[in-house]
Amino acid sequence: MLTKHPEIQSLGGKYVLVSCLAERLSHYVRLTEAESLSLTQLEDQERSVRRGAVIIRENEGPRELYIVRSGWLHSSGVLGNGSRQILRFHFKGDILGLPLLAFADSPETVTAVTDAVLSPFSRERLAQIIADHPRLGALILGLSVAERVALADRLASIGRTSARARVGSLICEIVARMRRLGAVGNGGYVQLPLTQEDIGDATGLTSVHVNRMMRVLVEDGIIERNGGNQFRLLDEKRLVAESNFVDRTGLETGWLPEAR
Amino acid sequence: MLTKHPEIQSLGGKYVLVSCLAERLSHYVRLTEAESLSLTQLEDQERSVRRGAVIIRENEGPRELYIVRSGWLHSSGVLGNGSRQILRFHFKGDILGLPLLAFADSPETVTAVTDAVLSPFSRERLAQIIADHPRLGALILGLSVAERVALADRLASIGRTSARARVGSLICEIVARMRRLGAVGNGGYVQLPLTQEDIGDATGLTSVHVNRMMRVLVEDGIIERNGGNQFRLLDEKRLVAESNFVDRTGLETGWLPEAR
DNA sequence: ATGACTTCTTGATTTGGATCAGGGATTCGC
DNA sequence: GCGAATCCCTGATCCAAATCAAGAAGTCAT
Repeated sequence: MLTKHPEIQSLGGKYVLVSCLAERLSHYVRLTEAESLSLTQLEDQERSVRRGAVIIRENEGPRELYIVRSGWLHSSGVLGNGSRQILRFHFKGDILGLPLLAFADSPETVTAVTDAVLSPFSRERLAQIIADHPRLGALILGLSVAERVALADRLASIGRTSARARVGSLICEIVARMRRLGAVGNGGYVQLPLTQEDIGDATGLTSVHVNRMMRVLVEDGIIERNGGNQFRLLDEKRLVAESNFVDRTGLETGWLPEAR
Repeated sequence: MLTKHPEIQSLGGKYVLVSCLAERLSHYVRLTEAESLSLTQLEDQERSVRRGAVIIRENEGPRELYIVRSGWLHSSGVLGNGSRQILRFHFKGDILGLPLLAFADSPETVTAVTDAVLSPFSRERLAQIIADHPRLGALILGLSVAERVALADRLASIGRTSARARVGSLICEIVARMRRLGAVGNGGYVQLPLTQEDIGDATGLTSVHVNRMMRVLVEDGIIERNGGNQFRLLDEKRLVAESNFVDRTGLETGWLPEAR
């Protein structure tokens, strides 16, 4: 099965299946072979979804989590008044459906922003990995905590900063995460497949006001837009400063238990 | 050492140290003796702190996490403009300092709202517990995910609802958590040692506006205030509905690995 | 008990962002 | 290649919550 998988790489003379999660984690720690293998098996399935598809639906009890192999997605919640809050964007190597580890019914809807490829897996397989490799369990705990902190950062941004700073910090966050994925093109252009309504739903603003904020950021020479849905962050220092953005794409691993 | 600890209980004929975290987790799963013992040892130290004390300071690299034994605390972040966002209130059985598992420097400040008693422990001891008892690791992952979801709920509340609903949902959350702790007195009175400025910093409002919202909630017969810092939720159904509050104090445990 | 802080409360005014409205540009499905 | 959606953009108006101001009540330290 391994050799038939579409994403095969030659590594150290052996053929291994590439796991997006393993790849991400290996930026932070050196995984053992056994750990790598377990993570790779977690991603032995693959499912393509179309732009706009709903992967996990609020208040339903899905049976699977997913690892993102490619594409953009977001988690959101819909309130009684019909408005939507986008909670988090998800990129390659992110885990979708973590709330399933705490609640039977999903508190969030996960939607594909672009066409995307996902690897579904069951909670039970994750439980097996945690049991077999406690260090991976601790790492996943770290990822979960990092997401908690990212939500806290956005909470502070929405609760206590201006519309301009909210849009600014979202832009900074996207650039920082794209950079870590190596997805910032030559010339610094970054793909941005979001509508202004998406950005508004993520920052607690209306699309009308997002439009105005984008315009002033362009006028002030902080960002540049490029017809197609791409943009370039011209004055990152200034935007980071005025938006109170803190890059937290790293992951502390000094405390982890020994690999088994 | 066990027998000298201030909080000793007779249980099944044996003397055991009471662990607040173990007590909390045992609401969700039946812990094995070995698991209980490990958690109890995690809380073998005790530190009293005064109202207003700062336990963990933003941007510093503390060495310890804490379990709350008693008292109210909160995590907050201070932005460049000097304003403060309270991210989360912490009660008995909560773990303080989880962000340390992902970042060397704390992204948050933890402050005691009331006098409090904490049990400090090191990341390494937590790592040991995860290695020895993967199921406890998975449970702590569940707690971390639950906190992530709670922050997402507040994010949606602040991003997409009115001032009245933001205050309302905070009240609902506090009542739900106090109830789970058995801290709702006879007659339904709940302690609320927060200033209106605290409530504002948690909901993204000014203290002036919090005051007005509290007044209309009282006028509408939804809550009742009682001179001292106590209140009673008279019409919970209505407040839950109008504030889009969802009680997520449960914890899904069906997926956990076997206890070892 | 006394003075110094906090905290609460309420009124008056201002303002940042929402809402309403409409035209233009793209993209998509057939 | 054409019609129909989306999505983007901008002006005019409105409103919810911020800000400013100031007095009352409560709490704390000595």
